[in-house]
Amino acid sequence: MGEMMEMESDEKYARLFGIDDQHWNTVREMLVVKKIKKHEFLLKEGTGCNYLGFVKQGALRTFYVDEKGKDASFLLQIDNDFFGDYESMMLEKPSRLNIQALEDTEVWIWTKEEMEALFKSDIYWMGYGRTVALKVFLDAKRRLEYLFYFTPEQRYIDLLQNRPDIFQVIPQKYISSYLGISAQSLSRIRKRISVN
Amino acid sequence: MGEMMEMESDEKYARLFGIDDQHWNTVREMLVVKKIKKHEFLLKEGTGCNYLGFVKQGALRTFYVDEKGKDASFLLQIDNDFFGDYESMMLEKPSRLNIQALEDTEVWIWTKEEMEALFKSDIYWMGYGRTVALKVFLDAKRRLEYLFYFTPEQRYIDLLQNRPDIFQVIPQKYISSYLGISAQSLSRIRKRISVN
DNA sequence: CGTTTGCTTGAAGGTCTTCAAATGTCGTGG
DNA sequence: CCACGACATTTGAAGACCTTCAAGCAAACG
Repeated sequence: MGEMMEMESDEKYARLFGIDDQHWNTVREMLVVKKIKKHEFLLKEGTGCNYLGFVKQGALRTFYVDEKGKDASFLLQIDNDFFGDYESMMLEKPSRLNIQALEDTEVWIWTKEEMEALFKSDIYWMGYGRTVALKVFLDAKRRLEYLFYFTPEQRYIDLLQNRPDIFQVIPQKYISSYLGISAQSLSRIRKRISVN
Repeated sequence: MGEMMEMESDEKYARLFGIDDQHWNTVREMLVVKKIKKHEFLLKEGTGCNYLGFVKQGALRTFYVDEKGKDASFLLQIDNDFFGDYESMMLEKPSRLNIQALEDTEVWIWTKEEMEALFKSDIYWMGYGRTVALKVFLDAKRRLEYLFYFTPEQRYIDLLQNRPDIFQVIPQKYISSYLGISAQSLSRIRKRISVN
């Protein structure tokens, strides 16, 4: 029974990573488990991000800080979401992002070094390297269309429908920032909607 | 002299494509020149985009049309810009984008078929396949940050400074749409700024 | 030379912002 | 266990900027 569950679990993660079952173990063994406490940082701006991360269980916030010290949530990640700064990793340059735990969180870290070595090793992994790049692009494009076409209110409704789990875990002020509006505006949108 | 100019030209394009000089010719020979007249479409929504495009000379507009028939410019491309729908090409699914010429334009078309065959042929090209995916991602991320952090007015000023060439060629109503605002608002922003 | 197309401007209305204050919620030390 | 302080959310008020609809003007094109 325990083994059965473990199997299912592995299949689930293989699928999330976009890797077939035969190849999953190779990656699984490279992943380093890291447990971080609420408020701790996984990445601070100015440092390089030399890994791809995955949230096993918990909640993270990826944010920028502007000149005036105000921060804006760029992404919110909870269970089964990927995180990191792909640009920093690929171009080997310092990141402008900060990544912080919103609660005690367990993550998997896949270092660039191990990843790159693997991607050179054979044809399957070479193809997988492109798949990762494509996946990262598609995420960015989806977020882009989201900001370009939807009003803040539409974005809120959309998030509510597609990621209700986020509201269970992440404080409203970070969600407002993710939606691109002030905390007060989100409060008013909620009021507006609850009335109708 | 003519040969000299041709050489410089090739180096320029190799650099724009991110290909080294030895490998450039291979790609150059795959590129199909296509001349399209003002108002003609290079892509219509619902069809698949099975190529990566490059604007040799001219101006294009990449846009969505919403349910109400209103269109929003997603991207504007002039000389030396890439175009196409990378998502449609990679996932082999119909595009939701339209691409139209804003003036008589000459483009290079690199079909997916030839590209993929090349990317499988040897290790250099395999690596280049990832570079293309990375480049496409970085463009999307830049646009994303642009929309997320800047106000419409800041976006206008930024575009004015970084791509003044676009204003020479592309009508204001399309630029406003690219900035994510109405044509009237752009007109007012221009007025506001010219006063100060 | 008239018609279309693009740009500007006005008016009215909506949603956002910021600053400020009131209320709610949570965690910790007494 | 409660009270306090810290932090989060809500609400108010004023102002900025955006939107749409509409009208007027200018430039481009057949």
